[in-house]
Amino acid sequence: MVTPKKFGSWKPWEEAPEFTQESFVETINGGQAFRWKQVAEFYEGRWSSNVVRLRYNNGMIEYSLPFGSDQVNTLKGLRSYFACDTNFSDIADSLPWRSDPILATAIKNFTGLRILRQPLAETLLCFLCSSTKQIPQIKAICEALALDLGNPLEDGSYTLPDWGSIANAGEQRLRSAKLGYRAKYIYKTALFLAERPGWLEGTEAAPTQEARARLMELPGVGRKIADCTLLFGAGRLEAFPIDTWVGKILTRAYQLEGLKQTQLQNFARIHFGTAAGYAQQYLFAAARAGYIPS
DNA sequence: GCACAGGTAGATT
DNA sequence: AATCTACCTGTG
Repeated sequence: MVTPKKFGSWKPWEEAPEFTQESFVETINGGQAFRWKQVAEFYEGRWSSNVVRLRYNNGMIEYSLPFGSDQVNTLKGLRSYFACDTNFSDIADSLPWRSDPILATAIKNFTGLRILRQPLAETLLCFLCSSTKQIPQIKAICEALALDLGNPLEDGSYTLPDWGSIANAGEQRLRSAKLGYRAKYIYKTALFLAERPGWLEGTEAAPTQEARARLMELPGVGRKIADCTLLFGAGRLEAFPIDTWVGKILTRAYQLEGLKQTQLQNFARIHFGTAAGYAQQYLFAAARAGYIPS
């Protein structure tokens, strides 16, 4: 029995942003998104109703789509997902790397790193799954949610569930997806959203501070998850999530021992500026790879 | 067996 | 207002 071939031939993604091998892998597989998996030499990813295989080949990105998918629409989705209308090279140059050797090291090692522009509703769901979990576990939870409650895709895999499906499923059903205590937060958030049609869309359209305050009304969403949702799911590059990694980088590498979360937030805003969240992603990547101390 | 992990909310100083 | 602690579960 041979597995049926479900994906078409590889084609160059002509409009792809410039990546290095490292920045390409880090962008899709470095903790911004949780639905990419490496298969042989390529990466297979899902968002909304898109399924895409991407591979890095001598400075070019090539793609392969499942049979039956709409190529024009998927390419449009890729442009949005990778925020191709944003010039990250210019933004990186605007960061204070000239006076900040730690940031300079991080940028140098991940040149071309991008902040993804994922669907807000999915980003919120994934980061509600993320608390005190490592990236492989978060991926496993998201996959379990998709298998149990998502909708089928062209290749036989599944989308993440929408919030309505989660509200209908109930908390116990979520618990079976290895969610643990996060199940209650996710279920209560689903109920909150079910009672408020358009609430997420309104949040996405609001100025960042207001959007953050609204997200933090949701059960289980504190400052960190709100900022991840804004940064990776709404293109708000000023959002600066402080997780355990970034907290350690700031306190140790930047010698800010003793500062509270809000003080670290102020430091980040003042030192890194309007694209602080982009700086955060460079620091996060470089710390995990061991290029800078944490 | 036990500490620890991309946090948050509620209780207790 | 600052500092514990419980909350689930997989991994080392």
